Amino acid sequence: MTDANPAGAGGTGVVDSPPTSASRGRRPSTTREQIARQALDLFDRDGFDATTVDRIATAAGISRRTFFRYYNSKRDVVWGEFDAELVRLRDQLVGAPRDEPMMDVLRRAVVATNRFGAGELDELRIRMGLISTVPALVAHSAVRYAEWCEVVADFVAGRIGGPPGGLGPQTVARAALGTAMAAFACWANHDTDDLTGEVDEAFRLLGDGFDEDRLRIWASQDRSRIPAT
Amino acid sequence: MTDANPAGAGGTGVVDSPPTSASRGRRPSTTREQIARQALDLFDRDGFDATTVDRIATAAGISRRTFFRYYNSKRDVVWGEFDAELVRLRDQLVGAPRDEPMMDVLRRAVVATNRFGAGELDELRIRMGLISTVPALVAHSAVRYAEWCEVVADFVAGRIGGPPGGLGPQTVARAALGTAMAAFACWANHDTDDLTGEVDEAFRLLGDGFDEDRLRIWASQDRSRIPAT
DNA sequence: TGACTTTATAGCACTCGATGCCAAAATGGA
DNA sequence: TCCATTTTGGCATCGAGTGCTATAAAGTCA
Repeated sequence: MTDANPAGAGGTGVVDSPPTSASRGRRPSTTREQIARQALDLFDRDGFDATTVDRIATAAGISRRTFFRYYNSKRDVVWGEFDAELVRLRDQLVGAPRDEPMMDVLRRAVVATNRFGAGELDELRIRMGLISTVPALVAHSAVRYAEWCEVVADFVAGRIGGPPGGLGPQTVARAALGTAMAAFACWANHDTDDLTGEVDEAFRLLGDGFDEDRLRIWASQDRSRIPAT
Repeated sequence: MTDANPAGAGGTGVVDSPPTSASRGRRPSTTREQIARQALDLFDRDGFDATTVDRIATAAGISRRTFFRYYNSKRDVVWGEFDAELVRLRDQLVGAPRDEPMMDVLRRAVVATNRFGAGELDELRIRMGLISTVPALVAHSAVRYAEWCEVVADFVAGRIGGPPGGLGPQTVARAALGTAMAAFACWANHDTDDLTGEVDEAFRLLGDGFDEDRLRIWASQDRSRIPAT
């Protein structure tokens, strides 16, 4: 086996930490948010692959090299502040009452960490749309979501015993991830306008072991399309 | 949105079809299998990232350019003849009796498509180990497995009605994928030696909606480690 | 045997993402 | 003003991947 994260093509792994004006030296000339805005605009207009890092940097008024100090890769731009969401998920899971059924806790936690204000939804839809359709981003999502899985696996292991790497925790975690991804993808691609409801129902289906009757009922309710604004 | 697969950096999408001596012109100087053998050897020895395509090509006695006629990317080498397995999965699903419960069909189909001979297991373990640990391959797996998901979603849609892109089919498909991946990863990383059993149990857990008691029982049976040969 | 067709190959140039290295710019403090 | 600190930009370099083209090897047909 080996590998798993070698120096590879010369990488040290630890890159310069993203600029965060410590009121001492030169002040950062921009922010992650500003770069992301420009980048998402270009992605939305020209497509992810057709947008080069050079173009993003130019649009953001920085150099190509500086771009890579704010984001480790072009793909990371689309993910925004995903890491913060992980912390919230973990908090939700560890804060749940011990006597609440495991899958209920999981469902509530995922739903809770995915409540967004009306103002954020448009941008989120662009992000999730990209993540679930552009091959390069679909690929990268597996890496980003790995941490999400770890959080869930830790929680499950805490409930049922045994190591987080065991079959039980891993299966629950990855199946839960798939469930969440499905809900997001369906929402982003306009199956419905209710993200929270979509996630909630998806997890209820999962918790029921994908009961065929329940699935049939849900499928027959053709509530697709976004209500006309 | 846009994009989803533009010409991108000049790509036409359809590349030269991999050489398949049609008893007419010059004969291919090697085979996919030969290249894969060399490559997996190097991956196993030096790590995936540290192994350049140049090195693989040299080891296989071909040019760098020729390598890319046999495999579309360095990552694809690890996946071998995965496409063929998709066909088998689809066959298993469509061939199942209509009155057999959906999740049972799914479980049996996945188990059936993942029976391997003793001779194949060692190489498979290397492949799956790489796929589930090397970041670049973890990433790529999401793309390769997307087709797997489609097959399952089609099957589910056929059972419960509605479009394959709906929440129901998508959720089942992605959760099933996560389940299968968990079983494979656990097996590849030596939790057990019984791949079939691992997959079977993972899908039973899924079909039960991850019943907590059942999970606990499974977790408490510490049958890990490969029995001494 | 010699054209002709077909198929596979090697080599080159090029794009793009990503990283290391270093000098220059900007800012606050002594 | 000099210095430490931090950000920035430019340059070089690597590696994956692709288009293009000339060439090599094989079969076919006259």
